[in-house]
Amino acid sequence: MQTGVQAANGKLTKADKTRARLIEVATRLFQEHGTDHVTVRRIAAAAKIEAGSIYYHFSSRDEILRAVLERGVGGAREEVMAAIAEAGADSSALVRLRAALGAHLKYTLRHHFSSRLKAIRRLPKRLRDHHMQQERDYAAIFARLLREAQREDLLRGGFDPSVVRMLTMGALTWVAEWYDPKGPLTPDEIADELMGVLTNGIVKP
Amino acid sequence: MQTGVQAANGKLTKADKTRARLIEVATRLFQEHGTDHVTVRRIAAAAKIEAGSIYYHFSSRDEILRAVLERGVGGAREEVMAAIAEAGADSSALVRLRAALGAHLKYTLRHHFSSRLKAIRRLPKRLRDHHMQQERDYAAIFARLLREAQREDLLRGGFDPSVVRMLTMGALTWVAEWYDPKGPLTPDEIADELMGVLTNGIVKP
DNA sequence: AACAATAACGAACAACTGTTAGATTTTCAT
DNA sequence: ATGAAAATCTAACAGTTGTTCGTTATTGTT
Repeated sequence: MQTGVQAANGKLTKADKTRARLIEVATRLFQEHGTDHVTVRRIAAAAKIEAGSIYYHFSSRDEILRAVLERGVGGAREEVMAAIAEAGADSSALVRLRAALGAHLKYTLRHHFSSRLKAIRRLPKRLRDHHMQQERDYAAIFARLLREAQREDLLRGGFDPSVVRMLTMGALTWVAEWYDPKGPLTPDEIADELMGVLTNGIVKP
Repeated sequence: MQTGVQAANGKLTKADKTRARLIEVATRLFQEHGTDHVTVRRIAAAAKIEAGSIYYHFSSRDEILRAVLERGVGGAREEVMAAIAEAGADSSALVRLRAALGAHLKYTLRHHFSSRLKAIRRLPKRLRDHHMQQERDYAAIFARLLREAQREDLLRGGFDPSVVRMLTMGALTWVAEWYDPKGPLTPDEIADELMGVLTNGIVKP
């Protein structure tokens, strides 16, 4: 196995490219068929190499899954943080929340990265701990935005912020289960709807 | 294999009891470890019979899964409908919606029946079609409540009801992923929070 | 008590799994 | 062009899976 860190000279080695391709197709296959129904042989076939060759790049099947999860959560986190930053530190916490929701949806829907991969309870224990921590960190972004909205005195009282946060994350996560890329809805429109519910509810005042 | 319809005389045959026991333990195991990580041998062991004996009651492993899904969605549907009926046909559609949310959460959390079992896209195609129809029927209950609320002129405009419905179902479904039965929250309290968000949002007027 | 129907056993199966290791090819600096 | 290093191939392995089937035990009716 090799480390995935590219050679010191700027060049991308052949192994770097193969490794990246493996992660790419594995992500798609995991999402499409569920982590358990994807064998190393299928990943290999999709990446146009033989099954045994995978073990030159990854020490085990679990390592592939770990790499996929790492890149997935990490990538989403980066884009969400970028969107928040772009909204501007001086903007309302609600504007930043809307930006975060949109970025999250755009990333997860674009990268086929969603609930399917997040059924973390069934991961091997070693992976699970690390991934759950990553997941908690990610959720903390949204928790922080809610707290800031509260501090800016934008929120009404009488609700449990942590429960609302988890309900929101659930709604968000589940989108990948019903979203149809060929349908009329854009990720941003879904984010608008969700933000609308959070802002006003759906009931007449 | 046998049909599961109990003998004409009121008696429950031994096979009826075994079959029921198999479905029961399979439901728990599927939920606990994920559908894919549960082998027929584990189900058999949990039901205190041998693996081969399962095929006297079910023609295949998929048939067990089908039975579990059938009873799960069917059971939830029954309890939700009952809760709506109990709320009274003359009550506000919002009151009935609140009752439906509570019943759904109580059932799914009590019966360990949740998203884990609902990763329907990865089901064998034959099962998937039937189960997706059942799922659509179930979602239609909530769609109907929203429509009735609209007819009763309780809802503000400016949102897409079908998107809001799916976001709500997502929040609902995902609860089973984070809910801790030993924690302080009751299913009813979660339903209250969700209903609160739907009603008023979380932002100051 | 005897007998047929019912229910469960238990050993075997073929297919598929992740993984290994030695042989083979490709890559690239010299 | 040559040789070493890097990358891939190929065949095999041990274990697990769903399933089958002939045998055995249990049940309920006469």
